[in-house]
Amino acid sequence: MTDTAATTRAEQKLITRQRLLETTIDIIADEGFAGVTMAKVAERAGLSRGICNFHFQTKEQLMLEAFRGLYIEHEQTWRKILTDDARSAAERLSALIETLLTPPIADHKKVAVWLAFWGVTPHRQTYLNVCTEVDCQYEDAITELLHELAGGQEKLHGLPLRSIAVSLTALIDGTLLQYLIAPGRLSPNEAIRSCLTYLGSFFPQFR
Amino acid sequence: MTDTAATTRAEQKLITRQRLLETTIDIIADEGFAGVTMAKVAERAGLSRGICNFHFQTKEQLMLEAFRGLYIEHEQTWRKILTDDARSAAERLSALIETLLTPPIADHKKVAVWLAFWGVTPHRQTYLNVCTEVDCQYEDAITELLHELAGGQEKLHGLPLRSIAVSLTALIDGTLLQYLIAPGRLSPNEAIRSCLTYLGSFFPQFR
DNA sequence: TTCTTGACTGTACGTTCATTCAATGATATT
DNA sequence: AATATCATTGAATGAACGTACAGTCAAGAA
Repeated sequence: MTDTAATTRAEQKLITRQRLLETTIDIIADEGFAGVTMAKVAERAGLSRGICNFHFQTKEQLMLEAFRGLYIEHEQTWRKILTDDARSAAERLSALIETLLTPPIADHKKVAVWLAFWGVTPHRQTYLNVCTEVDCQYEDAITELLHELAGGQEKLHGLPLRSIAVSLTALIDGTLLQYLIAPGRLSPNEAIRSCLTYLGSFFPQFR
Repeated sequence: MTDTAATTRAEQKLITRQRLLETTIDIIADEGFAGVTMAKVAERAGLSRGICNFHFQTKEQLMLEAFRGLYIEHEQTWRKILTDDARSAAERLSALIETLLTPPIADHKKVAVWLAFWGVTPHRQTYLNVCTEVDCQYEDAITELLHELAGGQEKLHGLPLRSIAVSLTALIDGTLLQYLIAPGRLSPNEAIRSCLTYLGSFFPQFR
């Protein structure tokens, strides 16, 4: 089962491992968190039953790694946008909002996977740790942009810039949640406009 | 086991049924969605193993009824606030936001239960139906208030009032989500102020 | 008081699932 | 070419769970 001419065993192992993680996400997307079975992951990956326990000691480990992978992928997305030197701070924020609220990021299946994990997060400290780790950096990055926009002000409308950043995150994540549990009642364009209006109440640049 | 002097069998049955539903919610709050077991619900309710299948044909039924109960309880909360004739439209909206974003509504366990159900919703049409049923009325009620505030305008900042209502819901629900997955990084007071600022960008009454 | 109904009990069954482990065969090393 | 290493296999194991059902006992009717 050689993919191409040259794949060493170590490489092949990593490939298999990665494949199992992706398959796990696929199953969550299709059938939800409870649909994940070690055997099902292996079968859908085209491998044998025991393979999951070989690469990941426990199911818990497999799920956790899959969750972490999701965050890492997401981190690459926002980091790319927020550090784009060709754009102004305001442009970067707008681009971020637009990207996060339209496909392929705001895809039904993808958001369903996030939601499935979030639903479990309050009861597993390990999951919460993953969230905290990445989200803090995310908020740092946004807060820094807000600083550039605020022109020296530490607070706006009595709110610290960091709180505005968290609230913006809440609005974006909440919108994705609405996409799922209230499908079709808010279009991406409207959602984006709404977010920008929110920012506009703090920063005139967005009016 | 007579609660008071007079409980007929029919009443007792309803009490037991209700007790099972509440116990189900308690277990979700403590251990998450996956922690729910028919036997565990019965035991924690102080009843025997088979009782859940007696009152609810399947586990699915039990969970669905528990979810519906959650929405009904929630509906009573917002309806009480939104139809308070003693207050103006703006005051009602403020009161709603304040109520939803502070304890006892914005309680860690309660929100965790909502999130647990939402996490499953995209994969179960029956759950989604429950959401849609109540949420539409919720949005209707808020949209109507916004109409009163808008003074005849159908759109503000290019957004239909209904979309503003959905976005406000997104902001509130997203904030609750942040309470869980980013604990302590946004205080209730800041969250409320943030929501009011958002409304202020559409309606000067809130500035 | 006697009979009947039905809420509730608790055992038993069949299924599903995570995990283990001895066997296998491909790859790397000598 | 022979051997050692190691990723992978797939059957086996045991635990956990939902559901079914025959039995129990007290409440209400006659």
